[in-house]
Amino acid sequence: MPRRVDHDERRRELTAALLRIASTRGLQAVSMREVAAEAGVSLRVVQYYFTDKRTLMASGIAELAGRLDRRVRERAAALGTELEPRAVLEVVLGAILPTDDDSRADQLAWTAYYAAGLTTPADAVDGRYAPDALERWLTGVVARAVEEGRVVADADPRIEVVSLLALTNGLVSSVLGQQRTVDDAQAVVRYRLDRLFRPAAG
Amino acid sequence: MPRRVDHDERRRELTAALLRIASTRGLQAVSMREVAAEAGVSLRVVQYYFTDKRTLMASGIAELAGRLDRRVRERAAALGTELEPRAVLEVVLGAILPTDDDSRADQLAWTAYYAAGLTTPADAVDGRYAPDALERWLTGVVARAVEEGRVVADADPRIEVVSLLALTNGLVSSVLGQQRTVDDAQAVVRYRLDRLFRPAAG
DNA sequence: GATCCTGTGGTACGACTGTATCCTAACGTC
DNA sequence: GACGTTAGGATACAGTCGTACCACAGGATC
Repeated sequence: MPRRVDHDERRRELTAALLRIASTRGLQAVSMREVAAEAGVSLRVVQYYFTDKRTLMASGIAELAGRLDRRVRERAAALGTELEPRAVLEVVLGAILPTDDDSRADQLAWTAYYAAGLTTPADAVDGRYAPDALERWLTGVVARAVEEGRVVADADPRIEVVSLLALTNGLVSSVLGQQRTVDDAQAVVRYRLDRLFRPAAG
Repeated sequence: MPRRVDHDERRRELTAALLRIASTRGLQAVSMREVAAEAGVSLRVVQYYFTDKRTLMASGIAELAGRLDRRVRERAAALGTELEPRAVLEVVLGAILPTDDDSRADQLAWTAYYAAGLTTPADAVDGRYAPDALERWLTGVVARAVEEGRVVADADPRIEVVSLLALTNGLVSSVLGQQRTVDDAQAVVRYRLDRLFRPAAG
């Protein structure tokens, strides 16, 4: 059996199996044996490529952070270099919402990790989905819109962005909990953007 | 030993112990033995008052739902019968934010239960913190404010309330994750209310 | 061709889990 | 005072967990 093996590739497969379990049966159902079974390999293989369970779990959150970040970045890049500030916000916030099965699964796993990290700061969220970087970028976008008079003049760019991100976060929760559809959530985001982006008033 | 015992009282103590564990070490750390140890009783006692683990866990989420609901209701009642719509919103939304250690602990436990329920709908959130009832009530408050001209005329009461609740929910997450202080979160809520409640424009 | 390293199967160990069972001390009821 | 019920102590059992260890087959290297 022992061909020469691409370790990174193998780890990716195992991590994907882990995330599949986490998003369907929860982080609690993730054991080394379950990951092995989901990936169709023996327990020993999981042990071999991730010595610890801690290492395995860490790989899961890292992959997840990468995926979510990639989703936002790709959509942002897809809309060209210079688009209206409003379109930027709509696309970026829309990229956070769980619009298809894949992003829904990732958001479920993400939520599980986040909740676990709240009470077990050990394996807490590291990459953290770079909310600060995102927040700063969008704040710049809104600030520019204010200068150009496309937004109510007395709007505070930072707080507007913070509240938009928190709103989106809250909507993600309710969509995952099936108290709301994605379409409803998107409508709420658009409503907020409509009220923010108009030269006249607040 | 066997005095006649108040079962409800005993169950409350055990449930409190469960929630203490859940809010500090996570739902994963909740076992029958741990609850017994936290409450200072033997395993048998936990078995006696909650036959199942399912029953025990269900008691936790029920107590939690009651506490959160009570918090909102108490604060709402404390501000008299007829206060400004804006004050109602500020108080109610403020009651959701984790402002002291107790409410923070409860929100942590709540988040843990919520996340668990997303992937294990079996013991899902039942009472659900009655978000629909809250949503309807606040929508009525905002609708009244619109009629009285205290709010921008073209505001949609329902979507305004939905977005305020989702925003608050998102802020709770970020406060629990210590990416933001409670004061910051309250400031964001006040900012949003400031912009909603002014006769002039949106 | 001998040797070393890499990848994997199999299995075992101790800790912990939920649950079940047996036993008994103190009470209410008669 | 006898007796059934209540409240709980103690222990056992089967299962699962992370981890450790042994064995070994197949390439790479010399």
